[in-house]
Amino acid sequence: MSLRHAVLGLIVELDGASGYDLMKLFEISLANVWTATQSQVYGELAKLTADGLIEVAAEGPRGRKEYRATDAGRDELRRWLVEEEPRPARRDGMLLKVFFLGQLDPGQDRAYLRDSAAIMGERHDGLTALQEQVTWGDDNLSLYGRLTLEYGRRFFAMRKEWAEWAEAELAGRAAPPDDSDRV
Amino acid sequence: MSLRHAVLGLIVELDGASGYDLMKLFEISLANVWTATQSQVYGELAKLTADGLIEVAAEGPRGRKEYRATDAGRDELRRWLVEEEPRPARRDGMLLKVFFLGQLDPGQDRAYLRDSAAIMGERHDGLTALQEQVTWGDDNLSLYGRLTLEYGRRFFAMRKEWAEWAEAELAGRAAPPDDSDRV
DNA sequence: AGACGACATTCCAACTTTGACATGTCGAAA
DNA sequence: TTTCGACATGTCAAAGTTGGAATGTCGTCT
Repeated sequence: MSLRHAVLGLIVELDGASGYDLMKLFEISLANVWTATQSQVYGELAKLTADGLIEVAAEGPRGRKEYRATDAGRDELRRWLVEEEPRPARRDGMLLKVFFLGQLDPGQDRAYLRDSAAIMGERHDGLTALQEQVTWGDDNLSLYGRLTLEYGRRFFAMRKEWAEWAEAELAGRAAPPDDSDRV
Repeated sequence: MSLRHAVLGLIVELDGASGYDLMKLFEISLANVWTATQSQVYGELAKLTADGLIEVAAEGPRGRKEYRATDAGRDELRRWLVEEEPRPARRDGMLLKVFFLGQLDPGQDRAYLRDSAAIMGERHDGLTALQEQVTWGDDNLSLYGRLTLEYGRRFFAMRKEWAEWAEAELAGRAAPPDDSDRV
Protein backbone atom coordinates (compact mmCIF):
# COMPACT_ATOMS: atom_id res chain seq x y z
CA MET A 1 0.00 0.00 0.00
CA SER A 2 2.40 2.68 -1.12
CA LEU A 3 0.13 4.80 -3.24
CA ARG A 4 -1.66 5.71 -0.07
CA HIS A 5 1.56 6.89 1.51
CA ALA A 6 2.68 8.74 -1.57
CA VAL A 7 -0.53 10.78 -1.47
CA LEU A 8 -0.41 11.22 2.28
CA GLY A 9 3.24 12.20 2.17
CA LEU A 10 2.68 14.90 -0.41
CA ILE A 11 -0.17 16.38 1.59
CA VAL A 12 1.96 16.43 4.71
CA GLU A 13 4.90 18.03 2.94
CA LEU A 14 2.86 20.64 1.13
CA ASP A 15 0.74 21.29 4.17
CA GLY A 16 -2.42 21.46 2.11
CA ALA A 17 -3.11 20.44 -1.46
CA SER A 18 -5.94 19.49 -3.81
CA GLY A 19 -6.20 16.38 -5.94
CA TYR A 20 -5.31 18.51 -8.91
CA ASP A 21 -2.17 19.77 -7.20
CA LEU A 22 -1.17 16.23 -6.37
CA MET A 23 -1.65 15.08 -9.94
CA LYS A 24 0.83 17.67 -11.13
CA LEU A 25 3.34 16.51 -8.56
CA PHE A 26 2.90 12.90 -9.58
CA GLU A 27 3.52 13.88 -13.17
CA ILE A 28 6.58 15.99 -12.46
CA SER A 29 8.40 15.28 -9.21
CA LEU A 30 7.32 11.73 -8.55
CA ALA A 31 7.30 10.52 -12.13
CA ASN A 32 10.45 8.45 -11.67
CA VAL A 33 9.54 7.21 -8.23
CA TRP A 34 5.87 6.39 -8.13
CA THR A 35 3.19 6.79 -10.79
CA ALA A 36 -0.50 7.35 -10.23
CA THR A 37 -3.52 8.03 -12.37
CA GLN A 38 -6.18 10.62 -11.69
CA SER A 39 -8.69 8.04 -10.56
CA GLN A 40 -6.21 6.62 -8.15
CA VAL A 41 -5.39 9.96 -6.59
CA TYR A 42 -8.99 11.07 -6.12
CA GLY A 43 -9.97 7.63 -4.92
CA GLU A 44 -7.18 7.56 -2.39
CA LEU A 45 -8.07 11.04 -1.13
CA ALA A 46 -11.56 9.81 -0.39
CA LYS A 47 -10.24 6.76 1.44
CA LEU A 48 -7.70 8.73 3.44
CA THR A 49 -10.44 11.13 4.46
CA ALA A 50 -12.72 8.27 5.48
CA ASP A 51 -9.90 6.84 7.56
CA GLY A 52 -9.29 10.17 9.26
CA LEU A 53 -5.72 10.58 8.04
CA ILE A 54 -6.50 13.74 6.10
CA GLU A 55 -9.36 16.25 6.10
CA VAL A 56 -10.78 18.92 3.87
CA ALA A 57 -9.26 22.10 5.27
CA ALA A 58 -10.75 24.52 2.77
CA GLU A 59 -12.87 24.65 -0.33
CA GLY A 60 -11.95 26.87 -3.23
CA PRO A 61 -13.34 27.83 -6.61
CA ARG A 62 -14.43 25.14 -9.08
CA GLY A 63 -15.18 22.72 -6.31
CA ARG A 64 -11.54 22.66 -5.27
CA LYS A 65 -10.99 20.83 -2.01
CA GLU A 66 -7.83 21.53 -0.15
CA TYR A 67 -6.77 18.60 1.98
CA ARG A 68 -4.56 18.80 5.01
CA ALA A 69 -3.11 15.98 7.08
CA THR A 70 -4.51 15.25 10.52
CA ASP A 71 -2.27 14.32 13.43
CA ALA A 72 -3.21 10.70 12.84
CA GLY A 73 -2.08 11.13 9.24
CA ARG A 74 1.30 12.54 10.19
CA ASP A 75 1.77 9.72 12.67
CA GLU A 76 0.87 7.15 10.06
CA LEU A 77 3.37 8.61 7.61
CA ARG A 78 6.17 8.43 10.16
CA ARG A 79 5.15 4.93 11.13
CA TRP A 80 5.32 3.85 7.49
CA LEU A 81 8.69 5.50 6.99
CA VAL A 82 10.24 3.76 9.96
CA GLU A 83 8.44 0.48 10.38
CA GLU A 84 7.35 -0.84 7.06
CA GLU A 85 10.02 -2.25 4.89
CA PRO A 86 9.63 -1.86 1.19
CA ARG A 87 9.73 -5.07 -0.75
CA PRO A 88 11.59 -4.47 -3.95
CA ALA A 89 8.96 -5.85 -6.37
CA ARG A 90 11.33 -6.13 -9.29
CA ARG A 91 9.59 -6.13 -12.61
CA ASP A 92 11.31 -4.96 -15.68
CA GLY A 93 9.92 -5.42 -19.17
CA MET A 94 13.14 -4.51 -20.88
CA LEU A 95 15.08 -7.09 -18.91
CA LEU A 96 12.41 -9.72 -19.43
CA LYS A 97 12.89 -9.40 -23.16
CA VAL A 98 16.60 -9.97 -22.78
CA PHE A 99 15.78 -13.40 -21.40
CA PHE A 100 14.11 -14.40 -24.62
CA LEU A 101 16.36 -12.67 -27.11
CA GLY A 102 17.51 -16.07 -28.31
CA GLN A 103 14.25 -16.41 -30.22
CA LEU A 104 15.19 -13.66 -32.64
CA ASP A 105 17.30 -13.99 -35.74
CA PRO A 106 21.08 -13.71 -35.24
CA GLY A 107 22.16 -10.14 -34.73
CA GLN A 108 18.74 -8.94 -33.64
CA ASP A 109 19.62 -9.57 -30.02
CA ARG A 110 22.58 -7.22 -30.31
CA ALA A 111 20.45 -4.66 -32.11
CA TYR A 112 17.99 -4.74 -29.23
CA LEU A 113 20.74 -4.04 -26.73
CA ARG A 114 22.16 -1.27 -28.88
CA ASP A 115 18.73 0.36 -29.04
CA SER A 116 18.32 0.01 -25.31
CA ALA A 117 21.66 1.67 -24.72
CA ALA A 118 20.65 4.56 -26.95
CA ILE A 119 17.32 5.02 -25.16
CA MET A 120 18.99 4.92 -21.75
CA GLY A 121 21.51 7.48 -22.99
CA GLU A 122 18.73 9.82 -24.03
CA ARG A 123 16.98 9.53 -20.70
CA HIS A 124 20.20 10.11 -18.90
CA ASP A 125 20.87 13.24 -20.91
CA GLY A 126 17.31 14.42 -20.29
CA LEU A 127 17.70 14.16 -16.55
CA THR A 128 21.10 15.80 -16.66
CA ALA A 129 19.62 18.75 -18.53
CA LEU A 130 16.77 18.91 -16.05
CA GLN A 131 19.20 18.84 -13.16
CA GLU A 132 21.03 21.84 -14.57
CA GLN A 133 17.86 23.82 -15.28
CA VAL A 134 16.09 23.46 -11.97
CA THR A 135 16.77 25.97 -9.28
CA TRP A 136 16.24 24.20 -6.00
CA GLY A 137 14.46 25.71 -3.02
CA ASP A 138 15.33 24.81 0.51
CA ASP A 139 12.12 22.96 1.28
CA ASN A 140 12.09 19.25 2.01
CA LEU A 141 10.68 18.25 -1.35
CA SER A 142 13.52 20.11 -3.08
CA LEU A 143 16.18 18.68 -0.84
CA TYR A 144 15.13 15.07 -1.13
CA GLY A 145 13.87 15.50 -4.68
CA ARG A 146 17.41 16.44 -5.67
CA LEU A 147 18.62 13.13 -4.29
CA THR A 148 16.08 11.10 -6.23
CA LEU A 149 16.83 12.99 -9.43
CA GLU A 150 20.48 12.11 -9.06
CA TYR A 151 19.40 8.53 -8.49
CA GLY A 152 17.58 8.61 -11.80
CA ARG A 153 20.68 9.86 -13.57
CA ARG A 154 22.83 7.14 -12.10
CA PHE A 155 20.20 4.53 -12.89
CA PHE A 156 20.09 5.39 -16.58
CA ALA A 157 23.85 5.69 -16.80
CA MET A 158 24.22 2.25 -15.24
CA ARG A 159 21.71 0.76 -17.62
CA LYS A 160 23.35 2.28 -20.63
CA GLU A 161 26.71 0.89 -19.63
CA TRP A 162 25.23 -2.50 -18.91
CA ALA A 163 23.52 -2.65 -22.32
CA GLU A 164 26.80 -1.77 -24.00
CA TRP A 165 28.63 -4.39 -21.99
CA ALA A 166 25.98 -7.01 -22.80
CA GLU A 167 26.13 -6.19 -26.48
CA ALA A 168 29.89 -6.59 -26.47
CA GLU A 169 29.48 -9.84 -24.59
CA LEU A 170 27.21 -11.21 -27.31
CA ALA A 171 29.55 -9.94 -29.98
CA GLY A 172 32.41 -11.84 -28.36
CA ARG A 173 30.36 -14.99 -28.16
CA ALA A 174 29.82 -15.21 -31.93
CA ALA A 175 33.47 -15.06 -33.02
CA PRO A 176 35.72 -17.18 -30.76
CA PRO A 177 34.54 -20.73 -31.55
CA ASP A 178 35.65 -20.37 -35.16
CA ASP A 179 38.70 -18.43 -36.38
CA SER A 180 38.64 -19.42 -40.03
CA ASP A 181 37.53 -15.93 -40.99
CA ARG A 182 40.53 -14.24 -39.43
CA VAL A 183 42.91 -12.22 -41.54
CA MET B 1 0.69 -7.73 -20.63
CA SER B 2 4.11 -9.03 -19.85
CA LEU B 3 3.27 -11.89 -17.52
CA ARG B 4 1.75 -13.59 -20.51
CA HIS B 5 4.96 -13.25 -22.46
CA ALA B 6 7.10 -14.32 -19.56
CA VAL B 7 5.15 -17.58 -19.34
CA LEU B 8 5.05 -18.03 -23.10
CA GLY B 9 8.74 -17.26 -23.41
CA LEU B 10 9.73 -19.86 -20.85
CA ILE B 11 7.65 -22.51 -22.55
CA VAL B 12 9.22 -21.70 -25.88
CA GLU B 13 12.76 -21.76 -24.48
CA LEU B 14 12.29 -24.95 -22.50
CA ASP B 15 10.38 -26.57 -25.31
CA GLY B 16 7.86 -28.06 -22.93
CA ALA B 17 7.16 -27.35 -19.28
CA SER B 18 4.49 -27.72 -16.60
CA GLY B 19 3.09 -24.99 -14.38
CA TYR B 20 5.16 -26.40 -11.57
CA ASP B 21 8.32 -26.18 -13.65
CA LEU B 22 7.54 -22.60 -14.52
CA MET B 23 6.99 -21.66 -10.89
CA LYS B 24 10.48 -22.83 -10.04
CA LEU B 25 11.90 -20.76 -12.84
CA PHE B 26 10.00 -17.69 -11.71
CA GLU B 27 11.38 -18.18 -8.23
CA ILE B 28 14.95 -18.71 -9.32
CA SER B 29 15.89 -17.37 -12.73
CA LEU B 30 13.28 -14.70 -13.21
CA ALA B 31 13.10 -13.51 -9.61
CA ASN B 32 14.92 -10.28 -10.38
CA VAL B 33 13.20 -9.67 -13.65
CA TRP B 34 9.56 -10.58 -13.33
CA THR B 35 7.64 -12.01 -10.41
CA ALA B 36 4.57 -14.22 -10.55
CA THR B 37 2.44 -16.15 -8.11
CA GLN B 38 1.19 -19.66 -8.58
CA SER B 39 -2.32 -18.53 -9.33
CA GLN B 40 -1.03 -16.19 -11.97
CA VAL B 41 1.04 -18.84 -13.69
CA TYR B 42 -1.70 -21.47 -13.79
CA GLY B 43 -4.25 -18.87 -14.80
CA GLU B 44 -2.09 -17.63 -17.61
CA LEU B 45 -1.47 -21.17 -18.84
CA ALA B 46 -5.22 -21.64 -19.16
CA LYS B 47 -5.58 -18.38 -21.06
CA LEU B 48 -2.66 -19.07 -23.38
CA THR B 49 -4.15 -22.48 -24.14
CA ALA B 50 -7.56 -20.97 -24.84
CA ASP B 51 -5.90 -18.48 -27.20
CA GLY B 52 -4.07 -21.24 -29.03
CA LEU B 53 -0.57 -20.00 -28.22
CA ILE B 54 0.35 -23.10 -26.27
CA GLU B 55 -1.07 -26.62 -26.02
CA VAL B 56 -0.90 -29.60 -23.71
CA ALA B 57 1.73 -31.78 -25.32
CA ALA B 58 1.75 -34.56 -22.75
CA GLU B 59 0.26 -35.54 -19.43
CA GLY B 60 2.40 -37.00 -16.71
CA PRO B 61 1.99 -38.39 -13.21
CA ARG B 62 0.07 -36.43 -10.55
CA GLY B 63 -2.01 -34.68 -13.17
CA ARG B 64 1.06 -33.01 -14.60
CA LYS B 65 0.40 -31.23 -17.86
CA GLU B 66 3.30 -30.49 -20.06
CA TYR B 67 2.71 -27.48 -22.24
CA ARG B 68 4.42 -26.74 -25.49
CA ALA B 69 4.24 -23.63 -27.65
CA THR B 70 2.31 -23.69 -30.91
CA ASP B 71 3.56 -21.95 -34.04
CA ALA B 72 1.16 -19.12 -33.25
CA GLY B 73 2.76 -18.88 -29.81
CA ARG B 74 6.28 -18.67 -31.16
CA ASP B 75 5.17 -16.01 -33.63
CA GLU B 76 3.52 -14.03 -30.86
CA LEU B 77 6.66 -14.15 -28.74
CA ARG B 78 8.78 -12.82 -31.59
CA ARG B 79 6.21 -10.15 -32.37
CA TRP B 80 6.26 -9.02 -28.75
CA LEU B 81 10.03 -8.96 -28.66
CA VAL B 82 10.33 -6.81 -31.74
CA GLU B 83 7.20 -4.70 -31.89
CA GLU B 84 6.03 -3.91 -28.42
CA GLU B 85 8.01 -1.39 -26.55
CA PRO B 86 8.25 -1.78 -22.84
CA ARG B 87 7.16 1.20 -20.83
CA PRO B 88 9.38 1.60 -17.87
CA ALA B 89 6.70 1.75 -15.14
CA ARG B 90 8.99 3.11 -12.48
CA ARG B 91 7.78 2.42 -8.99
CA ASP B 92 10.18 2.19 -6.15
CA GLY B 93 9.11 2.07 -2.53
CA MET B 94 12.56 2.72 -1.19
CA LEU B 95 12.94 5.84 -3.29
CA LEU B 96 9.45 7.02 -2.40
CA LYS B 97 10.42 7.04 1.22
CA VAL B 98 13.42 9.20 0.47
CA PHE B 99 11.01 11.86 -0.71
CA PHE B 100 9.42 12.09 2.70
CA LEU B 101 12.47 11.63 4.86
CA GLY B 102 12.09 15.21 6.05
CA GLN B 103 9.26 14.07 8.30
CA LEU B 104 11.59 12.11 10.52
CA ASP B 105 13.67 13.42 13.39
CA PRO B 106 17.08 14.86 12.47
CA GLY B 107 19.60 12.16 11.74
CA GLN B 108 16.99 9.51 11.00
CA ASP B 109 17.09 10.38 7.33
CA ARG B 110 20.79 9.60 7.22
CA ALA B 111 20.25 6.39 9.18
CA TYR B 112 17.70 5.32 6.59
CA LEU B 113 20.18 5.85 3.78
CA ARG B 114 22.92 4.05 5.67
CA ASP B 115 20.62 1.08 6.18
CA SER B 116 19.68 1.13 2.50
CA ALA B 117 23.32 1.12 1.52
CA ALA B 118 23.95 -1.88 3.75
CA ILE B 119 21.00 -3.81 2.35
CA MET B 120 22.08 -3.07 -1.21
CA GLY B 121 25.58 -4.19 -0.35
CA GLU B 122 24.27 -7.51 0.94
CA ARG B 123 22.23 -8.13 -2.15
CA HIS B 124 25.14 -7.25 -4.32
CA ASP B 125 27.36 -9.69 -2.49
CA GLY B 126 24.64 -12.34 -2.72
CA LEU B 127 24.46 -12.04 -6.47
CA THR B 128 28.23 -11.99 -6.79
CA ALA B 129 28.43 -15.23 -4.84
CA LEU B 130 25.69 -16.72 -6.99
CA GLN B 131 27.50 -15.66 -10.12
CA GLU B 132 30.61 -17.49 -9.01
CA GLN B 133 28.77 -20.64 -8.00
CA VAL B 134 26.68 -21.20 -11.08
CA THR B 135 28.09 -23.21 -13.90
CA TRP B 136 26.46 -21.96 -17.03
CA GLY B 137 25.24 -24.17 -19.79
CA ASP B 138 25.25 -23.08 -23.40
CA ASP B 139 21.48 -22.87 -23.76
CA ASN B 140 19.73 -19.58 -24.41
CA LEU B 141 18.41 -19.21 -20.89
CA SER B 142 21.94 -19.58 -19.52
CA LEU B 143 23.43 -17.19 -22.00
CA TYR B 144 20.92 -14.42 -21.51
CA GLY B 145 20.37 -15.24 -17.87
CA ARG B 146 24.04 -14.50 -17.28
CA LEU B 147 23.49 -11.04 -18.72
CA THR B 148 20.55 -10.28 -16.46
CA LEU B 149 22.39 -11.56 -13.40
CA GLU B 150 25.21 -9.17 -14.15
CA TYR B 151 22.60 -6.46 -14.51
CA GLY B 152 21.36 -7.22 -11.03
CA ARG B 153 24.87 -6.94 -9.65
CA ARG B 154 25.41 -3.59 -11.28
CA PHE B 155 22.02 -2.41 -10.13
CA PHE B 156 22.70 -3.13 -6.47
CA ALA B 157 26.19 -1.71 -6.68
CA MET B 158 24.81 1.49 -8.19
CA ARG B 159 22.18 1.76 -5.50
CA LYS B 160 24.65 1.21 -2.74
CA GLU B 161 26.91 3.93 -4.07
CA TRP B 162 24.01 6.28 -4.52
CA ALA B 163 22.79 5.75 -0.96
CA GLU B 164 26.27 6.46 0.32
CA TRP B 165 26.52 9.58 -1.79
CA ALA B 166 23.09 10.76 -0.62
CA GLU B 167 23.98 10.18 2.99
CA ALA B 168 27.14 12.24 2.60
CA GLU B 169 25.11 14.90 0.85
CA LEU B 170 22.78 15.18 3.83
CA ALA B 171 25.73 15.18 6.20
CA GLY B 172 27.21 18.11 4.30
CA ARG B 173 23.94 20.01 4.39
CA ALA B 174 23.73 20.15 8.17
CA ALA B 175 27.02 21.93 8.80
CA PRO B 176 27.67 24.71 6.23
CA PRO B 177 24.82 27.22 6.86
CA ASP B 178 26.06 27.99 10.33
CA ASP B 179 29.72 28.21 11.36
CA SER B 180 29.33 29.39 14.93
CA ASP B 181 30.20 25.91 16.13
CA ARG B 182 33.51 25.82 14.31
CA VAL B 183 36.74 25.38 16.23
C1' DA C 1 4.01 -50.73 5.38
C1' DG C 2 3.82 -46.09 6.70
C1' DA C 3 5.29 -41.47 6.79
C1' DC C 4 6.90 -37.58 4.62
C1' DG C 5 8.40 -34.27 1.41
C1' DA C 6 8.23 -32.92 -3.20
C1' DC C 7 5.23 -32.76 -7.00
C1' DA C 8 1.14 -30.80 -9.06
C1' DT C 9 -3.20 -28.46 -9.99
C1' DT C 10 -7.41 -25.59 -9.25
C1' DC C 11 -10.24 -22.03 -7.38
C1' DC C 12 -11.38 -17.86 -5.07
C1' DA C 13 -12.00 -13.34 -2.67
C1' DA C 14 -9.99 -9.04 -2.04
C1' DC C 15 -7.38 -5.49 -3.62
C1' DT C 16 -4.86 -2.52 -7.01
C1' DT C 17 -4.15 -0.51 -11.42
C1' DT C 18 -5.41 1.19 -15.94
C1' DG C 19 -7.75 4.02 -19.10
C1' DA C 20 -11.65 6.17 -20.41
C1' DC C 21 -15.75 8.84 -19.88
C1' DA C 22 -18.52 12.47 -17.85
C1' DT C 23 -19.18 16.91 -15.98
C1' DG C 24 -18.58 21.38 -14.85
C1' DT C 25 -16.18 26.20 -13.49
C1' DC C 26 -13.13 30.07 -13.71
C1' DG C 27 -10.08 33.65 -15.81
C1' DA C 28 -7.88 35.82 -19.53
C1' DA C 29 -7.39 37.06 -24.07
C1' DA C 30 -9.38 37.99 -28.64
C1' DT D 1 -18.85 38.83 -25.20
C1' DT D 2 -17.53 34.63 -26.48
C1' DT D 3 -14.29 31.28 -26.56
C1' DC D 4 -10.66 28.53 -24.91
C1' DG D 5 -7.37 26.45 -22.02
C1' DA D 6 -6.42 25.42 -17.44
C1' DC D 7 -8.58 24.09 -13.31
C1' DA D 8 -11.13 20.57 -10.85
C1' DT D 9 -13.66 16.44 -9.44
C1' DG D 10 -16.09 12.12 -9.85
C1' DT D 11 -17.30 7.41 -11.54
C1' DC D 12 -16.85 3.03 -13.87
C1' DA D 13 -15.59 -1.39 -16.17
C1' DA D 14 -11.91 -4.28 -17.21
C1' DA D 15 -7.66 -6.20 -16.28
C1' DG D 16 -4.05 -7.49 -13.40
C1' DT D 17 -2.13 -8.92 -8.76
C1' DT D 18 -1.93 -10.96 -4.17
C1' DG D 19 -2.27 -14.52 -0.89
C1' DG D 20 -4.36 -18.29 0.72
C1' DA D 21 -7.07 -22.54 0.89
C1' DA D 22 -8.20 -27.01 -0.81
C1' DT D 23 -6.98 -31.26 -2.82
C1' DG D 24 -4.62 -35.03 -4.21
C1' DT D 25 -0.46 -38.14 -6.04
C1' DC D 26 4.03 -40.13 -6.42
C1' DG D 27 8.57 -41.80 -4.87
C1' DT D 28 11.80 -42.66 -1.33
C1' DC D 29 13.52 -43.60 3.04
C1' DT D 30 13.04 -45.97 7.40
